Amino acid sequence: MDYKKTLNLPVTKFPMKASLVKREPEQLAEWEESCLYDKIRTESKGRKTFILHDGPPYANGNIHIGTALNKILKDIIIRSKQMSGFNAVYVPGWDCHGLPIEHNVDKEVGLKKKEISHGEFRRLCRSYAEKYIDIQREEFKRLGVMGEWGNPYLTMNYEYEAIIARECGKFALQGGLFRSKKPIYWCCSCKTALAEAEIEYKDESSPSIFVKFALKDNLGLEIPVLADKKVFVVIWTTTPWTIPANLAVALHPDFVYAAVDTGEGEVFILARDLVEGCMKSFGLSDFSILAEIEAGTLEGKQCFHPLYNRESLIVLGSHVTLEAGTGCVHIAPGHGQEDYEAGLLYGLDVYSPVDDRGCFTDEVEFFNGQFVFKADREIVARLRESGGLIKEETIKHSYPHCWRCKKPVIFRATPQWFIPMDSTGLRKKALEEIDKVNWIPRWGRDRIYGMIENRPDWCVSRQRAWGVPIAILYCDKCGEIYINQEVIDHVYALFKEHGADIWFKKDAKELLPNDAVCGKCGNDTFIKETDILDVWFDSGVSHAAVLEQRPDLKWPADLYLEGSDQHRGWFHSSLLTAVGTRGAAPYKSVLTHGFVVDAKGKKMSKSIGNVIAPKKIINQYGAEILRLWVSASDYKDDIRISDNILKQLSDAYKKIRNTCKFMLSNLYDFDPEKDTVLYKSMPDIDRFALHRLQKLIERTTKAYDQFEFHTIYHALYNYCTLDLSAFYLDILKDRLYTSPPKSAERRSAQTVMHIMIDTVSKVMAPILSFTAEEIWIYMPERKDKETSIHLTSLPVVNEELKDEELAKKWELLLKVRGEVTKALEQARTSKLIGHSLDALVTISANKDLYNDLHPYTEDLKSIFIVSQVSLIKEESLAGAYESNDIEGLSILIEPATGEKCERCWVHDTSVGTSPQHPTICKRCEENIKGLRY
RNA sequence: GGGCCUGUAGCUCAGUUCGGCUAGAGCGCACGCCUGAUAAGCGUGAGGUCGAUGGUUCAAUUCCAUCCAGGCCCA
Repeated sequence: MDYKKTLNLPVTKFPMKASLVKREPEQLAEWEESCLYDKIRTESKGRKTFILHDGPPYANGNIHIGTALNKILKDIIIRSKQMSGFNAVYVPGWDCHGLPIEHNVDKEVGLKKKEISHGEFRRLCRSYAEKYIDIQREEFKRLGVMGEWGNPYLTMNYEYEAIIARECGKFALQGGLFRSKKPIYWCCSCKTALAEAEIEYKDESSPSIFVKFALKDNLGLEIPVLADKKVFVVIWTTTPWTIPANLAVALHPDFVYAAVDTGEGEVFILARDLVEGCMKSFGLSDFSILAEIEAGTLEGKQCFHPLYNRESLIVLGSHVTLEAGTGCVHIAPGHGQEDYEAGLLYGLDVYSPVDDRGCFTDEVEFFNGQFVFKADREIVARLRESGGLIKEETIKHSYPHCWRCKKPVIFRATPQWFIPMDSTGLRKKALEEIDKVNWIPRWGRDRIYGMIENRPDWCVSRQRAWGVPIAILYCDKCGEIYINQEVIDHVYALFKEHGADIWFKKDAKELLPNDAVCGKCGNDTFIKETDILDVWFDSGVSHAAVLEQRPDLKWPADLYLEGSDQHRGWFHSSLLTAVGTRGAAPYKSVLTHGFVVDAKGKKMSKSIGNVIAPKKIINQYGAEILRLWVSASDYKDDIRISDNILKQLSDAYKKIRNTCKFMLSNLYDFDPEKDTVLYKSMPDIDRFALHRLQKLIERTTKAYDQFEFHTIYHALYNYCTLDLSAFYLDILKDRLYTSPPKSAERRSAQTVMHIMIDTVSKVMAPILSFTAEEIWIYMPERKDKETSIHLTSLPVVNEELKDEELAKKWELLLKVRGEVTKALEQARTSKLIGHSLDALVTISANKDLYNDLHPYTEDLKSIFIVSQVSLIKEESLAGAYESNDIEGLSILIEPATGEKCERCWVHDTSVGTSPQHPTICKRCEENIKGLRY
């Protein structure tokens, strides 16, 4: 007869093949249809909130792998907090203003730009942003990220724009906003400011001149040998036109300088290491070094300007190099970034006597009205005439050009708006706040602290079209800002109703109360600022525009989570705007992750061609594998991704899936409400399995708490492979298949598996959200089973299922089992056995070990999955395997006695003894009694 | 060039808090078993001078210095 029909073999429709690429979109549609997100919200009303505040991605282009990493990490956290008893509302956002969009719209519009109004251009930018928000929204949803996709926050929403203006107004109101000159890239042909991103570098021929600045101060006191000598500091520049704006000469604080007698009655000061080369190129061969001078000695000394009757100060600056020139750098604070910074340190004027066409203003003697590049030649001539020029040549070098008209650009100082770091105490307070925040990983604190500590005043103005205007009016006579609460409220109301566009449509008068009078000079006409705000200000006030505005959110947020570049970006601007207006950081914790790099640890870039798009992974493996990748990686460091890594994760996924499938397939006839077996009635191994499960819960609970997801991945995966697949479930097969279906021992195993699958699926739910749900659907029905796993809670440790003493015993058994498998493998290699059930195992143990094993004598064969085990005390066994790891243990493997039972495959001497069932063993004969077959 | 960070088997991660037994796990790989989880399951085995060099020490993967490689942010 066919005894196979008397077995309880696994049955399930849960597919082995995940078909994630096909199934995930279907699952998403089902969640959408059943309004799962709303259900979660409703069910968790009144719970304590956990708010992860989303850092808004830029609404341009498709998402890349780093964005996917970021959003999936957030989703894992949101889901795990939600399942830990919190109400974790997630409102995603987008950063909508800014140059890249403006730039792209510019390109799309092309030559028509001149025909388009400012308002129309802004409208195009808005719709461009909308388009990419829709694209990215779908991409994020496809990753399985759950949130308020129907109601995200956008920095271009009218209300958001109104709040940006209001927050900026708050800074102004408390004296935290001022206007000052700063050099920026300027195109003289387009008469416009340019951003770094709008600059193209091209080779250009420029004059290269060496100029000597006569020292005004006598160095004779410090360096006697120079007393009564004609001493000059020698500089080198490739922009002669900036000489009229020269205010200083910079030396490097760490360089040694030399005073060189030229042999022609003069002394030149230049960097010691460059003396040889320079003097040679000046054609001065008869020189001698008179003295070596520390840069510090010269700091603060005055020189004469080579053209005008004024001084030029010697300053120190670490931007000075020995790569070219003389080691002494000409400083024009109005015409260079580093010059500007050096100037700030020494309190120099940001002198920039050049108009918007690039022509010298009237205050520039000799060259007024001349276009700067054309003036180069005349300036050189003038220098030669005055004796300041040492040498002139022409060099080719890379020079910045305008992306639009391709002409060379200049650095030119224009009025900009700044948020001061020190005059209002912003820096000090921000530094204090940094130490109240929990930075994960810890070094994030040092990173942002250093940045805040050293940063200059925040320049918040941009001369662009697509953004929120600095909604400030200032006196057209004295420049004083006209600001009060009434103005702020008025602008806020206007923006909220019409968007920021209204600012450009109304003139200054309409934006102010009728009786507005300058508080400083009494004048009643005002200028409307049309510069827009730095977009970092936009996103930086999201705490005000989102956390404070939405009733289901809160201020401060529990967590901000972004890549480590955001210490300079969003964490930074959020901190400054919050501290500046509310006196506190807008976040309690800040978590940062690294960047996605390729298999070799190199960054991804289009030019190297090592970019992996999330879309490709989703279409090949499914979003679930991407989510597993995020969880498996230690995000604190850079995260590698490669086909090999994805393949490995895909294999791991299959293993987890199959393990769950196996448990489900053995629960087909299990009704948890009727068939559950009490813990105390369970066999030891079942109770040990439950103990191990509690350990898994302990570990994963702690890991979720500490955002250590890769620990969860490893714990879960190792649990599935080691605890379950290779141990418990493997041993369980015999019991599950051969025992009577309703027998206590089989029900006990099913009870355990039911708890296991329930636990494991919940533990994986925040990470493998699709698969956990799929498992949930296939789990046995019961009265209060939730409709979705995402409505349930993470498992908590049940202390009653823990038994350390029992565990200790079983850990020893496990160790012995490991030795037995080694012995079995040897026997297999020598063709003594094939399957382990072919074996009879004799265990010889020393006294202690024997006493430990003895209580389990009857269980050993099932634990080892062999047919027979005999346990003996301290006898030497000829040809036995001697354990290396366990003292006093030797194991002898022999072929099992008796025939192989056709039904349970165990070898037993009882096979053949029954007349009715001659091919099966006694145990099986008992087990099929009463069964219908 | 500066600030912050990383470098343990082919891969993903443990371990080193205050330095100390043959540095662990899983996967992958190789070989074998099974065919009642089957495009599955089980077992065994081989893989690492813990980025390199120097120093401190009785002893360093662990501490210090330098260097190399890589990342983020500045310049």
